[in-house]
Formats: sequence, C-alpha cells, structure tokens
Amino acid sequence: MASPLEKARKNPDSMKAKILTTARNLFGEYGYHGTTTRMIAQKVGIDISTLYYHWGEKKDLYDAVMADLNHELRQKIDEVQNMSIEGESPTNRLELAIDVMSDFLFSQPDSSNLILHGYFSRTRDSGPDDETPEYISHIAYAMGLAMDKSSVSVEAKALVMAVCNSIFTFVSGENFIKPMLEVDAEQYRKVVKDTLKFIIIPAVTRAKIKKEDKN
Amino acid sequence: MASPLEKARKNPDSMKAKILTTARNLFGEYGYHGTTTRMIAQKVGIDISTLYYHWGEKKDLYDAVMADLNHELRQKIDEVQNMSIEGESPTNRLELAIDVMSDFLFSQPDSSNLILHGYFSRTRDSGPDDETPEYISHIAYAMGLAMDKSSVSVEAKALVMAVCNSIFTFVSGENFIKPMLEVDAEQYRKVVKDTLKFIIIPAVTRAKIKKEDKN
DNA sequence: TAATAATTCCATCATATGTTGGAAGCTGGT
DNA sequence: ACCAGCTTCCAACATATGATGGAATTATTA
Repeated sequence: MASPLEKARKNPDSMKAKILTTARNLFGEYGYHGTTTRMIAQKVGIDISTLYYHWGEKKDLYDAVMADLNHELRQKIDEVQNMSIEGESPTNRLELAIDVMSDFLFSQPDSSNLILHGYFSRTRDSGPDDETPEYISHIAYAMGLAMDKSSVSVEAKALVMAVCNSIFTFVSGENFIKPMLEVDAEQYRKVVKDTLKFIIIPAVTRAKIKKEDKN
Repeated sequence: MASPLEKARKNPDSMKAKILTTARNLFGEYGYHGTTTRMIAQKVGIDISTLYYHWGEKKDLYDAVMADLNHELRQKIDEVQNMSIEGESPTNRLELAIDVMSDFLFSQPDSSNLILHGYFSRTRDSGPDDETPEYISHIAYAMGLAMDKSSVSVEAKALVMAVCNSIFTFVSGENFIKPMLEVDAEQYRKVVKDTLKFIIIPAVTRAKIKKEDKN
C-alpha cells in the first residue's frame, strides 16, 4: 500500500518527485495562491498538462507537498533526538539540537515558509486545516519537560511551540530581519543560534525545576 | 500635505477608510494573492470600480494597508512605552507591556498575519520589500537593553525580534496551536502571555547583566 | 518486432481576475 | 432650477489561471 507520495520519495529522479520538489520551493516562496501551476511546470521544464497527469488538481499537489514536508520534519526531529543520547549534559544536547535543526532549516527556508503559511493562510476554497502535527509532545518529552509523551503539560507544549516558532520566523524572515541587524548571512545564522540558545536553554532548565517541584 | 492615507484615518466612516479596514482584514486572512479586489468590494458592499476609484491598483491598496498597519503599531508601541514609566520595577513593566501588547494583537489577529506575510511572501510582481521598520531599536532601548536608541547591539535587536515574532506567531497561529494545547480561547491567551513572560523576563534580565559586565 | 501501456505535449475551454470607460446619481452652492 | 464636481454603478475588456481531450511520443513487455 505505497502511496503515490511514498513512491515519489523513493526515486528523487522521477518526474513525480521533481515536480514535488519544485512545487515545494514555489509554494514556499509565493504561497498557495501566489503560485500558479504554470509557474511550477515551467520551472520543472515540462508542459502544464504533464503536471496534471502526475498530481491532478493543484490542491492535491499542495496537500502532497505539505504531507511530504511533515514527514520530512518528523524524520529530522527523530534523527536529532537520537543523536548522541548518552554521555552529554542536557545543555549540550540542547545546543547541539538547536545547531543541527537551525542548519537544516536554513538549508531549505521554503520549508519554514510553508509551515508558517499553514498557520494562518486560509485557502479560500477550504476552511482551516486542523491536521495538527503531534511531534510537539515528542520534542517536549525529549527536552525532559514531561515524564512520558502522552501526558505533556500545556505549559511545556506552549514552551516548545514558542521555540519552534522562533526558529521558523528567524529562518523565514531572514531577508527581512537580516538588514535590520546589519549583519551578513553567516553572522545572521550565528546570531540566530546564539539568541535561541540564550533564550531556550535557561527557560527549559527552569521549566524542569518547576516540574520537579510539583512532584 | 496630508496623504490620502492620513485623510482616511481621520474619518473612519469615509468610504476610503471602510475599504482600507476591510482590505486589511482580507489581506490578513488570505494574503495578497489570496484576496481579490472583488472580495474586498463585496465585503464593503460596493461595486468593484468604486474601490478602484478610491485606491487605484490593488498593489497600491495593499501598500496603503501595510503603511497604515506600521503606523498603528508604532503608535501602540509608543503608548505602551509611555505607560507607567516610573515607580515600577523593570519586571512589572515588562509584564504589563506583554499583557497590553498581547491583548491588542489578539483583538485584531489580521495585523499579526499581515506582518508575518510581509516576512516571506514574495509578491511575484515585486521583489522583496526592504522597508524595515525601525522601532525594534526603540523597544530594545525601552527594555533597558541599550544605552541609547542609536547604538543597540546586534544581540539586543535579535532578542527583541525573537520576542516580537513569538507574539505574532502565537496570535496568528491561534487556530492552529490552540487545538494542540487542548485549551479554549480564554485559556489560550493566558497560556501565551505566561509563556512569553516565562521566556522573556529572565532573558532580558540576563541580557542586561551581560551588557553591564561589558562596561 | 508487434502490441500494449505509460508518458508528454499541443490546442483549447471556461472561469477568475485586474482594470477601465462612461453613464447615472448625488451633493452643495448659486 | 441649474450647474459643477464628486461619487457610485453597469458593462465590458484583456489577460491569467485551473483544467482537460486527444494526438504524438516513448518505454515496456511478450
């Protein structure tokens, strides 16, 4: 029962996959309505009907892009989570996680754009999409903010959301924020990482202490 | 030399002003390409050409909306800044600022949407818009993170950006995040404020200490 | 190699969308 | 009552956009 999406992921050279990648870039940059099927087809270098042949309606292609993105993010989060589990202090592990996650998102800013788009851009054809990813609880657990994944407190989830959103906005808003800070691209990435660490690490530490006080 | 925008602000009952307000709501909800001039005209209850009579091209109307929003935000920030300047501890002042600013933005989520849209949504007709608001330095100064408004460190600006973006995403992403936290609207706003305070206040305190160490 | 299936492109359609000209209505002053 | 100017609407246009049928081409299999 391999979905068309899974098939496309398996062979990145396939036309289906090429279209998916290009569509992600453009949807990320211009949003759903800002991207036309012709733009996608042209960038791939194919006729527009070839695109329809592979993915059908525009909305279906968009949904596939979002599903693919969610899948990839989940994978990356798992990867980061399983990275150097033992032998490191919680602080070091958090710093590493921030570094890796930041590098990953900076390497493909369209992904962050898409996520933020999904937050609030209504699609006019369809209502709000409440396919809420569940990995927030996983992250909270990995940060040591909960005893088990199924019972994460509201406060812990909110803290994780704040962290994630900070990264997303810093990545998505690079072209906007960078000139405000008057730094170049390399410095920007460093400042972002440092700021995130500066904010998050002590906050997580205090949240853990708070949690333990309750027990 | 009153610009058309200023004139429209003066009389909120004027057609120009009504169009501006409606346009802001729709641009905020659906984005630039997701909003059609007909949608705006219909919601105002006028013919589409009346809209063009008052504001001209769609892009001009959008620019007016953004300029209006920036103006309003600047005003609000000044207001919060001048609120209870003396007699309160820095912590209390920050808490108050967060409460007031959050309430304000939650009362009109479209504003936060528009700002985030401006971060990354390319308009396809025009390149990135680098009209970077300058009030970040003001906020940093008000928080006590700089000696004067003209020489705010990169770190301080980045910290302020992180704070602002957190608020924006929490407000814009309410419909997305709220179900994840499994809370109702009232609780959501409280959790957001508490999370922001939890993160920001200690961070600002530490940033100030760091700044003073350098001197 | 012949037959079948999968893929790609050309031409086209219906609708959506930005935009405008001009007629009609309204308002205030004379 | 008349006029001038401002405002609003109706009708229309050109282009953009999502979508499709069918021919042509390429790959697959027997």
